[in-house]
Amino acid sequence: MRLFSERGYAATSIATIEAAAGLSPGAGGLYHHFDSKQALLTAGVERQLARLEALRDIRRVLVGLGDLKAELTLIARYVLAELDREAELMRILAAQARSHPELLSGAVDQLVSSTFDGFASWVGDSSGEPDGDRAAAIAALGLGSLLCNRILRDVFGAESKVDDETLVGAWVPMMMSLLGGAPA
Amino acid sequence: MRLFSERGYAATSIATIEAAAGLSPGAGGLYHHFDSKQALLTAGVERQLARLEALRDIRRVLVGLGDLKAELTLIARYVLAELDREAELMRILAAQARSHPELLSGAVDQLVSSTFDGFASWVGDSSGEPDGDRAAAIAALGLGSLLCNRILRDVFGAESKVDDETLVGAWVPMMMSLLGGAPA
Amino acid sequence: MRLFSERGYAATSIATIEAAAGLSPGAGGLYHHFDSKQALLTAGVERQLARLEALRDIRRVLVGLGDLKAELTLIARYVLAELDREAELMRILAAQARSHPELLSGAVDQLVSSTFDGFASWVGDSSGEPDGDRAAAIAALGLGSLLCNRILRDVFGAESKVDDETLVGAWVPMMMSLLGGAPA
Amino acid sequence: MRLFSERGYAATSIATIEAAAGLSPGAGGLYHHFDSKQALLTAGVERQLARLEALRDIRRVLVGLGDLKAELTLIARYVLAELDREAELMRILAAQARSHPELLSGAVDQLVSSTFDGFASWVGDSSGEPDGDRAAAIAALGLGSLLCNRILRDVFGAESKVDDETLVGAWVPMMMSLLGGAPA
DNA sequence: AATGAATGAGATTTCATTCAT
DNA sequence: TATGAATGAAATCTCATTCAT
Repeated sequence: MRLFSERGYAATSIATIEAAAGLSPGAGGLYHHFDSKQALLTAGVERQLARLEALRDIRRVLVGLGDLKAELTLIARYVLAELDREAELMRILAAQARSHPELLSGAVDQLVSSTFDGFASWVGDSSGEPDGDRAAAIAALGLGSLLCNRILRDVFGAESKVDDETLVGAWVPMMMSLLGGAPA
Repeated sequence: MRLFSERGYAATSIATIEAAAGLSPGAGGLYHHFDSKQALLTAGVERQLARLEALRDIRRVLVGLGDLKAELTLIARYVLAELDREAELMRILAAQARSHPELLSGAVDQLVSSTFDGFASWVGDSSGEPDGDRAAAIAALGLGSLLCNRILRDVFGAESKVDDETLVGAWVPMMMSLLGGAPA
Repeated sequence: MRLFSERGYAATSIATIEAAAGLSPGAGGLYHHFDSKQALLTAGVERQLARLEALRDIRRVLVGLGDLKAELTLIARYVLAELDREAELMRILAAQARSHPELLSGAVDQLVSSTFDGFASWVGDSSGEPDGDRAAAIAALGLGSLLCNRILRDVFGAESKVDDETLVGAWVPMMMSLLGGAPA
Repeated sequence: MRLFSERGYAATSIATIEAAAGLSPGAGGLYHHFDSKQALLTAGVERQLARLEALRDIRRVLVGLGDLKAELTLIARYVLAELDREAELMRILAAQARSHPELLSGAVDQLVSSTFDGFASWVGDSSGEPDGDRAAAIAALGLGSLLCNRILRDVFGAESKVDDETLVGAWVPMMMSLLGGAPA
């Protein structure tokens, strides 16, 4: 997964992977463990996803601190930390999702959609907001603003000019206004 | 650029490109126009970037409508529209920026950094905010939340569940609160 | 011819030749002057050979100085000078004679055989030697020892450790003994 | 090495070599054994050179038969025989030494220089000659006259008109006179 | 389970040559 | 006469995959 995320799927040869795994390169030893290069990618993505239950069950972290500000701060830090753990997977999906949709669209869905949905439902509960679309929009903006920071850094290689504390420090009140400033 | 953005750089063969350009595939006719496959990518990215002055000069759009709400709505729509025009470039950069940094890090910088910087300086002016770091954080969150929507859709292939109008409708008050004055 | 002699026939592209001739490379302008790459080589070799009458007519230089020692010194210097003028041709023949015999064996013959034959007949006349085979052997040794010096330098790139004067200084008495020491 | 010496390096394709080696042509099987076409040439030349200790140790053959005439006859036959064994290498060096000096100048040096130097030192010992330059010139003429015979035949494809026995028969007295004592 | 060796397919690139302009 | 553009053929080299050992 590291190699795929660094060089891209097509540009990573089986021989390179074998060498990195301590097998003799080009000898095909990898095929005793995986059926094909695609199967290796699939298995890698699935292993990564399995570890990811955490982020999907974002709601569990969010259970009643009572204090909304504290709760939001916790959420922000937690989301950023989770994204850091999944940087490799993110890079792989960013590079290959469109060229190998049959292998990866499930992973994208599991990773992205369910996280956004979970967050949206929390938004719905935490605000008075009864409008599902608006809750989804708030979730998209809130999670998206954090996610974008990591994507720019880990996928595009553009080092962020804002440090995490400042980012979180601006994000929390932003979310509070999104949640609290219920429209008329 | 279309082929690169759809299949990835490594997975797009010169023969395919030649065929798409009306040359006979595999005959190397492309080499009368570009020195190498890399040179083709570089030239393509540069052409795309040249067209991009627009987004970089984001500040020009932002010159005093007077009404902050109207201004923000305009900004949001404009940013989304620009990102749609640059979807191909974005996909290419997302997939290749880390594996070909020598070719692309300049492009990422020009595209991302300057846009964020321009927006941050507008944020500094529009809000009373004298703290440059905070202005940068607000810009990162604000632009990032819109950008993420497009990245998820165009790079990861995850269709958004929020339509643009709803997104903009939530973004504008969010930015108003970020810009300091709690919304009316 | 310079390019062929430096890089070899196969490794010299028409485009390179065109560029060196002031035509635009790859445009095929050369084909207004020569029918094919082979025809160019043939024409070049023939032009070089035309200039070569001189060496072939080696006997003309050898007409009666009377003094054998002076005559031999003259011969040696003349042969070395001629070989220097034909270094390019020699390199081309050395590299291509075996792979393009149909084009070049005529040239080799004209250059080598006739020179050796001419010298052999002079040897026959100058010495009392009536044995044609022995005269040919003496010619082969005499000319060969000079020729080898130039071949090693110009074809193999092995700089000679013996300067021309010393070489000639040893060659002249050697030839005198070959010519004079008629066997019993 | 046979193919290179017959057709030239550039004109011998990897596919041809593979076919000649019993591999399927064009499949790149050769690259499991050599890193590149150049590496193959280098390895071939080196293997040939390893066998060549013999000719380099020319002095060993020259150890005191006592009878100079017998000794010289032996030398001549030995040199011609060695050159015949190295005809392939000679052709390759003749064709490629100037276009691939980085690969081959070492080989030329090892082959030519050391042989000539070895012979020169024997000449110095055998004649009374104390002048190193003159000994070198005598060696150059003596070895060169034999070498040239083989180069003309094997490199230029010009069949010699003198048979080996006649050649040696003329060479031996020539060397005896060069070595100083006018022949008996 | 691992490897040396092989291979069909295909990648990028070069090139002699042609041709309309 | 010169050139921009094109192309069939072929070159070097890579690679996913297979297989006997």
